[in-house]
Amino acid sequence: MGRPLDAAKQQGIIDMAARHFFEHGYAATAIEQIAADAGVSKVTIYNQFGDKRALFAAAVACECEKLRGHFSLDAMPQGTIRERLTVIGEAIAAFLSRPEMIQFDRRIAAETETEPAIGEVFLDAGPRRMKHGFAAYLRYCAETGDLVLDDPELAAEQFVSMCKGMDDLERRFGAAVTPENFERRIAGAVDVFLAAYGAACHR
Amino acid sequence: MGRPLDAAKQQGIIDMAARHFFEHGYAATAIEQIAADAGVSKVTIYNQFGDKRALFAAAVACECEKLRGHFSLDAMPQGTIRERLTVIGEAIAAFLSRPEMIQFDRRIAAETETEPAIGEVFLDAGPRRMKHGFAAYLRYCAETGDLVLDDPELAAEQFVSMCKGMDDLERRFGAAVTPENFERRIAGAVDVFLAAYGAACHR
DNA sequence: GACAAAGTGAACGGCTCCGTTCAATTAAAC
DNA sequence: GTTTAATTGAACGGAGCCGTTCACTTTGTC
Repeated sequence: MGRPLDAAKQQGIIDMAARHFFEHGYAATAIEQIAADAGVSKVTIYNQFGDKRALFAAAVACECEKLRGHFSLDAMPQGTIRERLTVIGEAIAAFLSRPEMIQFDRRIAAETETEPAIGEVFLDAGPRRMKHGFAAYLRYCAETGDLVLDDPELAAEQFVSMCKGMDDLERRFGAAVTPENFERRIAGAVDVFLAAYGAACHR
Repeated sequence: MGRPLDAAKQQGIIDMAARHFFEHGYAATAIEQIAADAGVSKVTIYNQFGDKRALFAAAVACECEKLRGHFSLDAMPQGTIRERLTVIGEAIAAFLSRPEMIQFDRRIAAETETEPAIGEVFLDAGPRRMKHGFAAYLRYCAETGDLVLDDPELAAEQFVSMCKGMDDLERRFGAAVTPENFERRIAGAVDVFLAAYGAACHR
């Protein structure tokens, strides 16, 4: 009985919290500001979440949940193994180098120090999940004879790492994006990967 | 004339500042605490650096200067190309996964957002420098006939990226170190790299 | 319509910290 | 020994923000 919690309001708070936290950092974010931008009283936030850290944790958890949706390898690209790897590599690199992702990455990393559980949640929702999914695909490619490899997890890491390259780093440290290197990097990663694991090289 | 600045004191302040900033983060570090731990008055710090941000910048610059010392490829390892790459790969991976390096990385990344110049300074002192140095070595290996490659910079990125793998990520997000995977990852990186660029594969 | 719980606005205590001021002290240069 | 400048300790103003309290209003259930 009584008045029920407003779920939409709750989600609005979390969204706005995520926005502020990931844009300005944990310490630099004032709860009053979140409240104002979410069109909500500060007291409501404290009633629902109790704590600044708890609100942050909720924002992280929510964002990680969104992450889970991405990178389902359901709709697999068609074509030669080279074409397929190229498409996948491009998708991965593009996904990881989105500005929001870079920012999210920075925040989580910084806050992991004081709250290790946060880093763990992110690892499971993001990188590990992606790695296992891609490794499974590589295993499938090995079964169909397109690839020859005995450690799909390792191979997955290698491919993803090469696709990221150092552009990843550059962006995390504020360097401007360099789209001209993008295709070259992916093509290079596919070349090297196929030289090592391509069925043609093992005939 | 008059009393000169105490250089030793100045360095002590910077060292202590670096320690605090990189351990607890910029916002969570109080200048008074730095002053106390450096055995110095807070006023002295303000006289010498003027500002909290300036002190942080000085600490970053100093740390980057230290970074410059590392990774001179003067004392090159001997042996087959496979052996040499293995040694280099291990050194790079070990260097990058030191806890201090991880922390430093996190801080710089987080602070780059509000001060892009800081990220730039780090990129030049660290990653780019290392990449160019290693690329030069790869070019040399190509000249001696140990490798066959036409883009040493790209190859350097690929090799380093594979050596880092995702352990890099894991550590940034607080996961425990996994030394058992270390050698496997390096060996895998060398295998793939040589499959693509080794002279033996291009005969 | 009565009730119960959620939401609001304003104000407050407390805390931390930045950056400044000032008078007093120290230490090097001349 | 005098001068010049760095250094110090203490204290202060001011700001920002967390988390709480309280009286009041809204909004839903019974």
